[in-house]
Amino acid sequence: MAEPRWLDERQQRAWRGHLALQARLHAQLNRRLQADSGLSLADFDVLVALSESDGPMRVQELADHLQWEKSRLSHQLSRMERRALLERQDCPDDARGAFVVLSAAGRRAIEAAAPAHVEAVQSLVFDGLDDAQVETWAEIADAVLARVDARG
Amino acid sequence: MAEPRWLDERQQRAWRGHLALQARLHAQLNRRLQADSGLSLADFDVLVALSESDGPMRVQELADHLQWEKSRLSHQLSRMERRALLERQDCPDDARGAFVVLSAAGRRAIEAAAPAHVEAVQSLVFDGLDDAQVETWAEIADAVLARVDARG
DNA sequence: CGCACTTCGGTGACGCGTCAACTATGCTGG
DNA sequence: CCAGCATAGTTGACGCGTCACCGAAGTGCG
Repeated sequence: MAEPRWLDERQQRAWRGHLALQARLHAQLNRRLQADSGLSLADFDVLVALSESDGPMRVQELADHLQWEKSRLSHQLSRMERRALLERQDCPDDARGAFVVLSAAGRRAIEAAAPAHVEAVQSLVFDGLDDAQVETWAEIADAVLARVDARG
Repeated sequence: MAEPRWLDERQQRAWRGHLALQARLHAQLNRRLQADSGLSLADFDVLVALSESDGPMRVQELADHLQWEKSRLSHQLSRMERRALLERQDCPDDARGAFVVLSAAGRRAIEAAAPAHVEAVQSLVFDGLDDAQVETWAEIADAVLARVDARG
């Protein structure tokens, strides 16, 4: 490759915008969630997945659902177990495996946190966009994700 | 707030798409950049800012330009200084202050890394999008950023 | 001058995320 | 049976990012 394909002006606006959006929105939502309910966004994702499945989940199953690497999930589960948001249980069928279950505190935490978090997403993100933009945004995400996953 | 404003289906597609995109694209670009040139995306951002300014920059100036918190930047600079990508220098005018300068190795690193990184962004992101989508993406980012910054 | 206040930048602790390596268990073919 | 390999999950090290806090130096007002 002699000369790289530099980004044109429009692409730069989109790309820098995406980077800034990603960084600041994540930080802001995390800060709010933390302040409102003592949960991080990572905690939230795990708790949502567990509460949707209702009942014990295998670690691998959870990792597949969240599309997380297993070591990432393992670290996260350890931190959450330490705070009693969930429990790990032995798996009778496969002695290598482990089940993860929501604790009562974990269920309370996610139910308490969800409404304010959803409201934060609405007010920070969607209240500023019209339907067509939201639709296009979803298409953009699908298109880029297809390329990222194809070259993953 | 009695009943939270849950996300409708379109919003969920966009939001989950954004979250997935953000996570996987960041991971993938970081992995490639690391493999190709031994730099992280954070290193890259700092090096780009420094090489654009050409000449020493005050830490606060760099933080403002990158829109990073000063402690984040300070940690990053320490890691990069350890690897000799840059140097910190005393500031004669203000004894509290510090200048940051690119080292020769830092300049070589950014010049070597940039073409492949730009090509990765093009091929993973923009090759899958048409002009209208890119334009809308930039508008979305601006609109959401305005709200995030207003409530930051 | 002297005392409060701010600003500059750094530090330590801790959570998040990846990588490489490891343990323990299950599985499969000879 | 058992040797070899695959799978489930964990661990430790390290970089990234935030928070709370600190010390040093500038600033402004009595």
